[in-house]
Amino acid sequence: MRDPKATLRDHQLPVTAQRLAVLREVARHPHATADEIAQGVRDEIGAISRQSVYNVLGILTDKGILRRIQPADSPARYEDRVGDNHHHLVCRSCGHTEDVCCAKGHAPCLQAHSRQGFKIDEAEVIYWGLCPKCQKRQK
Amino acid sequence: MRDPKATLRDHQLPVTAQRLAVLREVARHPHATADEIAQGVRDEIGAISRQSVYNVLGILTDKGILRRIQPADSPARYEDRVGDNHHHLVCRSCGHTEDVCCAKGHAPCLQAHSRQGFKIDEAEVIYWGLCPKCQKRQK
DNA sequence: ATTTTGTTTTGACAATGTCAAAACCTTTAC
DNA sequence: GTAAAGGTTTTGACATTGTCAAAACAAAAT
Repeated sequence: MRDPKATLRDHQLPVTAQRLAVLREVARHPHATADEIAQGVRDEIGAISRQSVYNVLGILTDKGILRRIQPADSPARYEDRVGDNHHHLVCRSCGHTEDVCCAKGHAPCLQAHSRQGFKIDEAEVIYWGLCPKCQKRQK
Repeated sequence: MRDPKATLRDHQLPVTAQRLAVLREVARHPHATADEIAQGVRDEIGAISRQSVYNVLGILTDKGILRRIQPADSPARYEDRVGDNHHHLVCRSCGHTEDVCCAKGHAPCLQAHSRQGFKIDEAEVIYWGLCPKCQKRQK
């Protein structure tokens, strides 16, 4: 990710220690949850309120600086890889999440721009399975 | 859906008024939430506890009699169309949910049976957009 | 420096779901 | 049919994730 300070200024957002720390934390740990981000930020700058984490993540998501993903049975997760439409691979056992590119470069799932009268703006794909670690642990 | 009583017996589940009513309610209202199902069941048989609705939906989902879907920003929804791997179309504004068949009969998104070391068992696809009603209301 | 505006914090609250124990109902075996 | 055994339902407390509103505070603009 670019310089966090510049990113905020580009979007007319006042620069605060909390926002910078959240941005850095998400860059360091893509797919982290709000709670994990809060912990990381506290390790870095000492303290942040729970509400501020939600405030910051909310506004950054609204501005398109972050992307929020909400897999089933998991709190929301955040990443700073925005703009492309990559998808996700989620471990059913531990929740570990990885990015996956749309197969073949173009998204076959996105072909449906309009169906059943809906005006579709996004095709969200989540691949569910077991991550390598959890496969080993199960044996 | 088949005869609910037979469905339960087939799965070695004791037949109770609550289970029958929940099954009928899900059949009548696919994609209903636990709360909506509770309301429907109460209209039908008078009363059911919140916990029982969760119990019944949980066990029926475990047995594969129902399928649970959990779109972002929505409580879990349930449907009795199981076994095929159809996907869903969800309205961002009102949450209205419809089934969509995998385009072209075969699921292009499902090709990834293994990626990045994950053992994948499901590709979940949600198309996000605006339903016809909400499109009209926005104009 | 001061004002204005927007941010952060605090504490209460809402929604969805889970846990555990007691009461109850189905099923099974006589 | 009846009774024992086992599973189900209910009740009430609780956990998690997230939101709301107001007061305290900090960043930006003048």
